[in-house]
Amino acid sequence: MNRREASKQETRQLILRAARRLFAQKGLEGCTIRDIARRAGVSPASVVVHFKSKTALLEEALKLDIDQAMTKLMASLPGDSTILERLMHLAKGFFRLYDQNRDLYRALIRQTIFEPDRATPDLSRQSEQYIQFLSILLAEEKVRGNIRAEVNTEVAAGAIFSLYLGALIMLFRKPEMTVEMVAAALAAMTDSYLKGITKVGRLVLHPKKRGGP
Amino acid sequence: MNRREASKQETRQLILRAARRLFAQKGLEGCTIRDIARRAGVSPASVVVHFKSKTALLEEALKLDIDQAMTKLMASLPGDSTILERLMHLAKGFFRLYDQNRDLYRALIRQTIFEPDRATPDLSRQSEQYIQFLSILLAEEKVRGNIRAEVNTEVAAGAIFSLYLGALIMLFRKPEMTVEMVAAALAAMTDSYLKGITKVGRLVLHPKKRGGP
DNA sequence: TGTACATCAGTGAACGCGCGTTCACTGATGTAC
DNA sequence: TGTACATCAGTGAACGCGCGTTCACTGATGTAC
Repeated sequence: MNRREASKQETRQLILRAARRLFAQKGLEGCTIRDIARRAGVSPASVVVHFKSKTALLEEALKLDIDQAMTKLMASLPGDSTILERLMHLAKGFFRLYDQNRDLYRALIRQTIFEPDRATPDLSRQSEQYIQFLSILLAEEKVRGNIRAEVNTEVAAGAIFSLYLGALIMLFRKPEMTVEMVAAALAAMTDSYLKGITKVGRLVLHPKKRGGP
Repeated sequence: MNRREASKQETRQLILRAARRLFAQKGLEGCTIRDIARRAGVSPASVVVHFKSKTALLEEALKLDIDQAMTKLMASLPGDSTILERLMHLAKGFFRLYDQNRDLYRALIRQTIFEPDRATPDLSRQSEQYIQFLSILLAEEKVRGNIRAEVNTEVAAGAIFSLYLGALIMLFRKPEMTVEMVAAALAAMTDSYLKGITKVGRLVLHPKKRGGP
């Protein structure tokens, strides 16, 4: 890396740090690009050069926290527990993260969730990564015999992620709801997903009293 | 209703009609409050008096279409079909509506979905109404014996609505996805929800060859 | 019924704000020779 | 190694835009008596 390139990155970091602090303190609407520039000690034009918009800056500023949280949650997944418990471990972790500053994360997700992938490559990547992780987790459970063989784990991962999104929307929509309440609602939905709700079209199991291998 | 009140409503309708036309033609970003006022033949200040913001105006303008679509879809629900088919009938109907002008409905939903209920009373009411309808539909299926007795139909309705939202986000996020493709993805998720994915914790059915009553 | 006053929908112009964009520029850094 | 030029990150000021808000006002409509 050049000296020129290095100082460019340094400026970028100055702006990012200022943005993280100001966003956290005053919220997205509460501070302007000019505020952030002043705090970072650079010119407003420079901020726009590094991050094409305020939204892009927000995305970049929060990306790190999300990545860290995801890594940590995946690593701390309880090994000896039910599928539901493991799914809730992940979901609750994210709820707690977002609960630290609901307004800020609400703004982030609102700005990005409906955009085409290319507009928000980082957030998209993170979602894809999470769904992919869910899919692998389900595939493992299938191997263990906890999930039926004919289940498409990618479809199931998408469904479970949708339920999570539904609960997340609830968290943002209803200020009076705590993380625990939303988690409980999600647990109920996820549990009913795992078990299914219909009577017909299911395998009938024949538990046999045989000695294990 | 007063003469004064009547003329007030008339002005309101003039603005609404102008807004519907301009929004449809040029999109949310493509026209300004001043454009709409000009088209309606009123002053810009008047628009703000009637609708507190551009977003509120958009919500009001699209509410009618959504209401009509919902009523129509509920009325045309196929009676002799599976749960999945009926759910897809509803979901597809909404997808088609939104597909008529994705940008506009994307803007609407983005602005409203994360807001507290009180900020978007109409959209909230419509969502609640839809979920309520799903819940009733499921309760009927339970009576018919297609859904297990211990299932909480409200939780299930919330879950099915979440799956629908997940598919809707897909529709808005990926411009290349057609209504049919999104519907297919949703059908796969909903089907797996109805059946469940795990092996354990399910009732074992004992079909008996007896004459019915 | 008529009169005098109050109410209030709507007007039109102006304001301040934050946004992204533009532009001529400075000066440090990189590079070709 | 040195020199001369090119590159480019960053500057600071200005611009145009749409937004919501404000304000003094007009004139039709409603109401108290």
